[in-house]
Amino acid sequence: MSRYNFKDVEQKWQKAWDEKNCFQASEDFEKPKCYVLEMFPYPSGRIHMGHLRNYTIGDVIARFKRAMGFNVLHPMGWDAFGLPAENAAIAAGTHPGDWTYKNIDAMRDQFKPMGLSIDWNREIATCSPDYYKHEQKMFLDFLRAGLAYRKESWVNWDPQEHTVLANEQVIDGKGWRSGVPVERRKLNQWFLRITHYAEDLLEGLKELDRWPEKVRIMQENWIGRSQGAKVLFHVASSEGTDLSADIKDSLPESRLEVFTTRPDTLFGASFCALSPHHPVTTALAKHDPALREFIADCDRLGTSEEAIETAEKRGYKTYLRVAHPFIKDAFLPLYVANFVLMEYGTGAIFGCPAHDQRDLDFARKYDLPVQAVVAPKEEDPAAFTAHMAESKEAFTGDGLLINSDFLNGLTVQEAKITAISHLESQGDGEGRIEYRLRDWGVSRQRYWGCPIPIIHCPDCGIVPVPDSDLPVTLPEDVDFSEPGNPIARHPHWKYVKCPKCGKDSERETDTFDTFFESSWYFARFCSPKVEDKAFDAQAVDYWLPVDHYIGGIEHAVLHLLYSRFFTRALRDCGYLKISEPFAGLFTQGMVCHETYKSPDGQWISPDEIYRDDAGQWRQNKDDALISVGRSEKMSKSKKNVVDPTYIIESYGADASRLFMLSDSPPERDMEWTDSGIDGAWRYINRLWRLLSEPNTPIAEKNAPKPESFSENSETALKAIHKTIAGISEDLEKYHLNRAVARLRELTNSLSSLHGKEDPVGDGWVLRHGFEIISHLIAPMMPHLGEEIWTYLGHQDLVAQRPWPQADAQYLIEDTIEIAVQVNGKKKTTIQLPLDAQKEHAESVAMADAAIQRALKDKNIRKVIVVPNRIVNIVIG
RNA sequence: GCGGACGUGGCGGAAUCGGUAGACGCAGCAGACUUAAAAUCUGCCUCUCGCUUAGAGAGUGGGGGUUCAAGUCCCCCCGUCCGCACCA
Repeated sequence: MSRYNFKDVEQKWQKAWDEKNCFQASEDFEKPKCYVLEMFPYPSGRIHMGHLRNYTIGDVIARFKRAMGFNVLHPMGWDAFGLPAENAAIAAGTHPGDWTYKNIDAMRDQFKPMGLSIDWNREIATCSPDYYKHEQKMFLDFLRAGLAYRKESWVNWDPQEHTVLANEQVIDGKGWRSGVPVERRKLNQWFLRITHYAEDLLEGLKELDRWPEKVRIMQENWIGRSQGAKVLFHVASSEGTDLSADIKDSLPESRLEVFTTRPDTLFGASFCALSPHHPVTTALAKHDPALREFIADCDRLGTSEEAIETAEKRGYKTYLRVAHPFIKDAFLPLYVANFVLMEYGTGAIFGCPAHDQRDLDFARKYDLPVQAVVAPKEEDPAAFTAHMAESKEAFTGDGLLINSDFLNGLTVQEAKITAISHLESQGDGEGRIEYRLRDWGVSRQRYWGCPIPIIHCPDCGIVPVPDSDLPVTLPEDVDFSEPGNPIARHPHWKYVKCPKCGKDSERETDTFDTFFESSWYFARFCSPKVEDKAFDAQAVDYWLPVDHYIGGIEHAVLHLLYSRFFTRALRDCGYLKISEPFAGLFTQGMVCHETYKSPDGQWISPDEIYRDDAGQWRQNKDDALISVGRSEKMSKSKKNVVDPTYIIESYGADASRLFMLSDSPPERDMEWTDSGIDGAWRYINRLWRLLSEPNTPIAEKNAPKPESFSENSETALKAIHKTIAGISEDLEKYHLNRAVARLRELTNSLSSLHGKEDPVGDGWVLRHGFEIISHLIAPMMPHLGEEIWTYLGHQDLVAQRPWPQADAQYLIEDTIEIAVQVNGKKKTTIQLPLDAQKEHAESVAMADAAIQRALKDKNIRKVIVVPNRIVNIVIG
């Protein structure tokens, strides 16, 4: 008996799996398949605890499904384009490519000791031209299909990273990576028409029943569908004079287009308002210095949360007015207002103060009429109208229409429909659905990304690079000594002849947003080696969709939405047949750790401190007391990180994996503790000791099964089979912490067998138990599983063996213990045969001493017996 | 403001077709082994009262309700966390 030597053991089995190609996905497309994928890592250079957790969870699922008989695809790749590589190039003078590939090698070396069941033959790196040439082709197909377009537009400019950000990458008005407030800039940008699929993306969410509700709701909110109407208002000047030419030009048919979700409230409208960036505003501002000043004021206001919260609703009254569509000769004043966004709807609104809080605030400030048009059912219309005329709170509830001519008496819902049909018959508008979702801007002014395969010709304009000239590869010789995009100033890379007319032209120097690569990599894994096309049709049809996609919640709207869009776009371009890339999604929690601060308020790392005899935390260098802060996500800035590689080297992969799976449910945040990893290591040793102890009476390999067992060994035998059934269910449901608890219970149960009363039975049950355990722990602790199996005299690999089946005869107990309650309070428990008659249960309960005591001198009103569950005696 | 999740011992968490609350582990305490320590093993470990035996009572954020029976279902409140946010 010796301490479990994880170093030798883990290396040995990793080599064995490798030599037998245990994890290579089979090309047999007849077998039932299971595609297990963790979100692929960015090659930062070092793995972190989040990776350890992510890949451990995924590996449990992959190994379990493989044992269940599925043909499992479990690949690994690298999300290899991105800014850190360029920043490293700027800081250290290395080439981004060298930096990236070096990091990939380093991280692969750190992943391998984890013992993951990955098919490394399918490894891909997205920065390789073999990969990105296919996405250049995809982009050109999107362009042909009208799913990609170029337009000049206001963009989110990150002044620190010198590049544009997508809306999804702006958090609280700041860049998602830099944290610097974004600026507005007008640039020519490539967009992907994700809005074309807004409805489909929303609809599709309903089918994703193996996605967390939370993620579905987040995507639903992000797409932000609102049903309403487009209303066209005739515009006139207040004095009745003709409109100037430039205003007319900015208005189609001299009419102002407004989007509303409340066409039912049109009779309560008291003003219209334009965005400061509306074309009409721009036209008016040309001749109006005061308006120009107002617009500049609006632009100065930040887009941050606090700024919006505290910002006053301000308006600038123009000399224009609009005609009410339903009331003859009635006009509404036209304002420019700071709260109207050009990005949403039509950039213009009508205001109905009585039924919208923001409109009411605005009306009170500028002294505009407040006319109630919806009243709660029980209210008197006249009284309610009078009340609303003075109210400071808008009424947004349901009710019946009042003061609204032909809409009077209708419900809000009916009034919406009626108002829209009136608008349509008058030609003044129509029903319309708006989405919050914007098209995806994919141009980035950076080097380390996939070049956009476009040539700008002075005569022909935008010319796609011919398919035969793909890939457009990045130039190797680039200079990072100046800020900005080095390919834009490369001496010759961008100068080419126009493929159409042969004239001197320039290449597009922008590269794709790196979310482009991660939007289709899961499909590339199905056939990573095909060169002439992105994927083999038969392979993607077989493997996709991904059955288990595992990663952090932070991609709920970014990567996961883009991938869903991309899959639809690829479907429509004939690349594949499915619409949804990920049938099952699992979002894991973060790995957290306590935080520590030294007396001078600096963050300090866990390995700079120790615990003194009194249990106080002190700093190593000067024994100063330190303050312990709350547990937070591991991050370099807070110095509360623990290096997984160090942990694997000290405790082994199995112990590290076990700790990742113990205690906390995988979807919840977990806390890293030293005692936790110690506990996992102790369990492994305990199990190994139990197995290898000389006085553990394990039966010989082919010992026959005894005819009968002692009560103890019978109990243990039942425990074994209940554990098989329990863990199988737990793994299906991602209840990994419970599966670990069950393993420990079974271990405890086996450790009570000493072979003293029933040497033959105990010995047989122990062997059986360890053989089963070797299989049950294999998804979580694969090396230990193999080692136990081999120790028991077997030659083959657990990794290639089927999952054990629970024997039904051991799942049933013939005696059960149930509780006896008096008035719903448990008084005692009794033993009963399974499925005992009610009368029998009642008489056993009544005979119990504790029940007798509780019932003394009391009236029994009734007795409730639920077979195999409970006896409840009601006294009065 | 809108949307969502969560709240159980000192801690992580079990238990949700309503039916024995606290599985499993961590920390802690006591003991065994040891010259000693580590490791290991055994026992205790929700709270209160109690002759510390027997037992009794309370208890799953707070309050109310449904029920023979509520951590679990319903209503109201409190708290924590997350997402979105001038979206017309």
